[in-house]
Amino acid sequence: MSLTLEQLRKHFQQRGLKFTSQRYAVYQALASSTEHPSVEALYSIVKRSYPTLSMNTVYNTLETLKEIGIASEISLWHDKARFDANQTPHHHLVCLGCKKIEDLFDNTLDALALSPRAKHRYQILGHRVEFHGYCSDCNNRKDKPKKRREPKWLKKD
Amino acid sequence: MSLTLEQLRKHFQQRGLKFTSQRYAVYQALASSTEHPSVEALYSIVKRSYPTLSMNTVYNTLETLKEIGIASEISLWHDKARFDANQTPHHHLVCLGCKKIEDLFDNTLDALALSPRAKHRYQILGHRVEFHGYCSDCNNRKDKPKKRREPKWLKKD
DNA sequence: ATGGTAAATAGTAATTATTCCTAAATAGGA
DNA sequence: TCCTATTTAGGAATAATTACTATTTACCAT
Repeated sequence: MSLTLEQLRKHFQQRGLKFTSQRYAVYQALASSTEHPSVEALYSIVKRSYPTLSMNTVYNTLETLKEIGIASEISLWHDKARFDANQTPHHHLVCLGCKKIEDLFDNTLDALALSPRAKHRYQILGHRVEFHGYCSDCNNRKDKPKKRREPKWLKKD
Repeated sequence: MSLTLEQLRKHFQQRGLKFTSQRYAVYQALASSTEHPSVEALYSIVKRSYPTLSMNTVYNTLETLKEIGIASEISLWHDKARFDANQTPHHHLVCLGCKKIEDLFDNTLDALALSPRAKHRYQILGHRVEFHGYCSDCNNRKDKPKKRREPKWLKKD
C-alpha cells in the first residue's frame, strides 16, 4: 500500500531530490496514519525519533511529497474561510489558478447519498462536491509547472 | 433570493438577537456577492459605509449568520491543513463533532463528472466529495445546541 | 418617550498556522 | 574522500483568527 524505502528513495533521486532520514520519517508517519494528520500531528510523531526536527522540515517535506505526487493535501481551502449566503443546495467549481469559486447547480450532485453501510454509522447532515481545475482564463496564461533543475544523470523511467 | 430587511430583522429578533446596522450591512455585502468572499473582503466592503467597523464584528456576525442558518462557510477545513498519503481515488466522511475524517471508497463518487456545459469552460483535474455529519459516538454524546436565553417575549411562528 | 440592561461593537492584545530567512549540516555525485 | 547544492534547524516575520475589555446601543419595561 504505502511505498517501501526503496521506492521512496527512487522517487526522490529520480528528481534530483535528496533522500533524507527526516523525509523518510515524515512519509512513514503520514503513510501509516489513517487520521489525515495535520502538520503538527506529524511533527509530534516524528519528533519522538528526531528530537531536533523542525516544523519547517515537516512543512517542506509535505510540500515536496505533494509535488512528487505521493501525498495530497485534502483541505483545499485551508488558508482562509470563505462564505456564502446562498442556502439553496449547490456545489462548487474551484479554479486552482485564480482561486475563483463558481457555484454549480446540479440535481444529480444534490442527490448523492452515502452507501447504506456507511450510512448506518453516521447521521449525515449534508455533503459537498467540489471540482478542481483551471478556468479558461487561467488555462491559457497558466504558469508552466515549477521547474527544478533536472540533474544531468536523471534516469527517465 | 436574499432576505429582505424585514425578514432579516425577524430572523434576529425571533432568537433574541439584536438587529444592528453592522449585521445588516455584513449580510447585505455577503448576499450581494457571488464571489464567496472572505472575512477580509467583507470587511473592506462594509468598512466603506461603516468606517469604525472592526474585523471582530465581521467575524462575530458571520458566526451568527451561520448559527441562524442564513449563511454558510464553504471552507470546512480552513483551520489547518490535513494530509493523506493514500493516492487511490477516494472521498471523505467528516464528523462535525470530533472532527475525525474517514475515508470513503465509492466508485459512483469517483465517476462524477461536470455537466458538459460547465466542462467546456474548465480543465478539470479532479473532484472531491465530502459528507458531513455526526459519527455514532458523537451522535450519542452530542451537545445540545448552544442555548441562548430565549427572551420571554419570543413569538413562535 | 425614557431608562435600564444585556448584548454588540471597536479597538487592541494574544494566539495559532504558516512562511521567510540564514547559518550549519549533509546527501550524494565527482 | 572531497565538494557543493540542497536540506535542515531554529528563530523571526506574517497572516488569520480568537480573546479581552471598556464603551455603545437595541430593545424591553415603564
